[in-house]
Amino acid sequence: MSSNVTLKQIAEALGISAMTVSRVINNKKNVDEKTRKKVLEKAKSMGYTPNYLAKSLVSNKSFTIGVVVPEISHSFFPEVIRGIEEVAYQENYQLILTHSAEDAEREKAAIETLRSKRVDGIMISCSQFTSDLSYFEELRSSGLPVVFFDRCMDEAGFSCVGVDDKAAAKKITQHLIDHGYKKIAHLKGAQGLSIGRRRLEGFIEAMSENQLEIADEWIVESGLQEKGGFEAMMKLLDLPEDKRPRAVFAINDPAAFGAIEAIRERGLVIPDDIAIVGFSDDIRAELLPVPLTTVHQPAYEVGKKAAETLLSIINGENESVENIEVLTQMKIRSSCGVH
Amino acid sequence: MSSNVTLKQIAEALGISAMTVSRVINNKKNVDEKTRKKVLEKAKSMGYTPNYLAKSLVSNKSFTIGVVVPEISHSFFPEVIRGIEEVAYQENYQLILTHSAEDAEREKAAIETLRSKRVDGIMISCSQFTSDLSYFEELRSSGLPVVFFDRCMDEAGFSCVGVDDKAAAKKITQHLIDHGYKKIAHLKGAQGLSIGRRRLEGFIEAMSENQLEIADEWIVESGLQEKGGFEAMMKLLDLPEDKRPRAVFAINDPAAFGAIEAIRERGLVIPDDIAIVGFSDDIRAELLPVPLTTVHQPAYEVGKKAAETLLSIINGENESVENIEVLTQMKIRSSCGVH
DNA sequence: GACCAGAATGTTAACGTTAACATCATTAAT
DNA sequence: ATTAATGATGTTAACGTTAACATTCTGGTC
Repeated sequence: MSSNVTLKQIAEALGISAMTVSRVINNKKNVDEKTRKKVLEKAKSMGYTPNYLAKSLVSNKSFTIGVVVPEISHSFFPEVIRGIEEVAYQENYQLILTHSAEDAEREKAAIETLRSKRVDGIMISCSQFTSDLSYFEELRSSGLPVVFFDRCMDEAGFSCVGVDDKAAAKKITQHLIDHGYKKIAHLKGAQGLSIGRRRLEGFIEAMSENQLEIADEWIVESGLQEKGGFEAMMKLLDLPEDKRPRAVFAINDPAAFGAIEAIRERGLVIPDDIAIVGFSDDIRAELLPVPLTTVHQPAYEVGKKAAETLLSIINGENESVENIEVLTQMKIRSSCGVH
Repeated sequence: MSSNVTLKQIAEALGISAMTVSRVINNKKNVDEKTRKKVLEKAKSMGYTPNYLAKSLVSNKSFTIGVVVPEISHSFFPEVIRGIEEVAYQENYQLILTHSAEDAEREKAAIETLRSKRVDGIMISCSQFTSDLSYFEELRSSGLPVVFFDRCMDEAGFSCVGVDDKAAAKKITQHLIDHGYKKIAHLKGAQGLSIGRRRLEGFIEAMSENQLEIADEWIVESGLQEKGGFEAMMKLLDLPEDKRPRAVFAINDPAAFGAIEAIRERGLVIPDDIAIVGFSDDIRAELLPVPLTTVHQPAYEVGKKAAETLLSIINGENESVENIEVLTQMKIRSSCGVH
C-alpha cells in the first residue's frame, strides 16, 4: 500500500530540495557524495520508483513503440515480435502490443490509442481488409514515425520491411514449371495488401516468361487462412477435368493447409494428382505427411530490420521512405513432386 | 510535422478556455451545442489527439498492463497473449509486452520498467531461473496488482493462473502405467517453478499409488527446451540395459521433442522400445511421425482467466490470493503405445 | 426591473519531473 | 583579505490535462 513515492517526498524526508534528489536519481554530477549516498538510501528504503509518465510528459518522449499485428496465433508474427522486442530492448524501448484481429476498424482504433499514449513510433502490419488510404495520409501528416512490416500499404508513404515476395513467388512458381507442370493455379490474397499483390505478380511473371496460359479461373482469392484455402481449392477441384490445374501455388502456408485438406477430402494424392507449394514455412510445413515445399521467411529478421528502421527514423537518422526486403529461401520438400 | 496539438491550442484558436475544450472532448454536459460543434470541428481540422500521458499523470491510472513472458517463440505463449489481449481490449486496456528471454535479471529489470511506466498491473510468467523471492515480496509491498500465469512463484503471495498441472501429470503417468509400463522416467523442470514442481509431484504420486519404484536416476532435469530434453534423454539411454526406463514422461513437449531426437539417434523405436509422453500439446505434437501423446493446455483460456483475475484486482473487486486452475485434456496419440 | 436558478464558461492548482536559472558555500589564486 | 572560479543546492516554470471552485450569462418569475 505504499502507493507511489515521489521525489518530493524523499526530499522532504531529508530536508533538501526535490531537484537535488532528481540529480542523484539521474546520476548527474555536482552532487556531494554524502548527499548522494543519503538520497540513494532513502530512495531505496522508501521504495521509490521513478514516474516515467511525468518524465515523458516533460521530455515529449516515451521510449515506447506501438506494434499493430493482424493476428498473434501463427508462428510468423510471434517470431517477428521477438525480433522487434530484441531490438527495442537493446535500445531501452518498450513495446505496446495491439492486435487488430484482421479488423480494419479495430486497427484504426489501435493506432489512435497508441498515438494518445504518445508512443515514439508505430509498426504496423495491416489487416487483410485495410483499405482506407486517407487515414494513413492523415497519420503521415502527424509526423509520427511509422513503418509497415510484412503487410504494407504501398501508397501510404511509409517505409515497408518485408521479404522479397515477388522474386520468391516467381522462383517457386518457376520451380513448379521446371517440374514440368503447365496448368498452374494460384490461391491469391487480398490485392490491397502488398504481399497479395506482389506474390501474384511473381506468379504471373513466371508463367508468362514461360509462355504458359493462365486461365482466369486458376486465380482464386483464398485469403490468408486455412478456411479460405480450403474453399478456394474446392472451387478449383470443381472445375471440369480438363480445366483442372495440376499444380497450385498458395499465397501462404495456412491457405495451403486448407487446400491440402480439400485435396485429401476429394481422395486425390499430393503430389501425384496435384502438386502444391506454399509460402512462409509455417512450423508445421515440414511435418505434414507430405512435407510442404514452401518459401522460408526469416520472420525474426523482418522484426529486427523493421524495428531498426523505425528507431533510425525516431532518432532522426533516416528520412527516406524505403522498401526493405529481407531475403527468403526456398524449402524444397515433397509436395511439389520429385526433384 | 504538425507535432502535437493541445487543448490549449484549440482553445486559443477559438478564443475560449482550455477547460471548455476539455469538456467537449470528454463529452461532459453543460456545454452549448454550438460551442461543442465548433470545438469538435477545430479539433478535427487541427488533428488533435488527446495526451493520455498527461491524463494518466493526473488520474494516476494508465489503462496499461504489463506482461512479462519468458519466451515468445513457441505456440503456448502467443496463445496466452492473445487471450490476455482479448480481455484487455474489451476493457480498454493496452498491453506492454516484455520478454525476459529466460533471464531472471532481465525479468526483474522488465518489472521495474513497467512500474516506472505506471502500469495498472502486471502479469508475469517466470523465467526458469527466477528464484529471488525477496524481490517479489518488495513488489508485493508496493501494492501494485500482480498475477502470475503458467509459471508461478508459489510463495510470492500473488494469485496464480495455470492449469491443473499436478492432476494432469498424475493422469498421464497413470496412462503409461495402464499400458503396463513399470520403469518410467521423468524429465523434470526447474523446481523453483510451479510447473516443474507440480508435474513432478503428479508423477511421483501416480508412481507410488501403483507401488512402482522410482529409481533416482530416472528423474533427470531437462529444463523446458529441446536441447535440455535431448541431453537428459541421452543420460537415460546411457544407463545400463537393465536400468533403462521403458517409458518417459517429459515436463513439456519441446523437451519431449529433444528426447525423441535422442531416441531416434540411438536407433530406437517409439513406442516399441521406449514410450514417451509430453505436456502442452505443441502445434507440432500431432504431426510427428509418431504423434505425441500429451496434455492439451488451453492457453487462450489461461490468458483470458489471468487477465480477468488481474483486472478484478485492479478494479478492487477481488482481494484474495487464489490459485486458479484451468482444466487440461489428455491427447492420446501413438507415442505412448497401443491404446 | 429585480431576482434567481441553472447553464455555460473561466480560473487555479495539482499530478511528478526536470531545464534553466539563481543562490550560496568552498577553495584557490592573487 | 579580496576576488574569481567552481561546486553544491535551491527556485521557478513548464509539460497537457482536469477537478474543484468561481464567475458570467440566460431566460423565466414575480
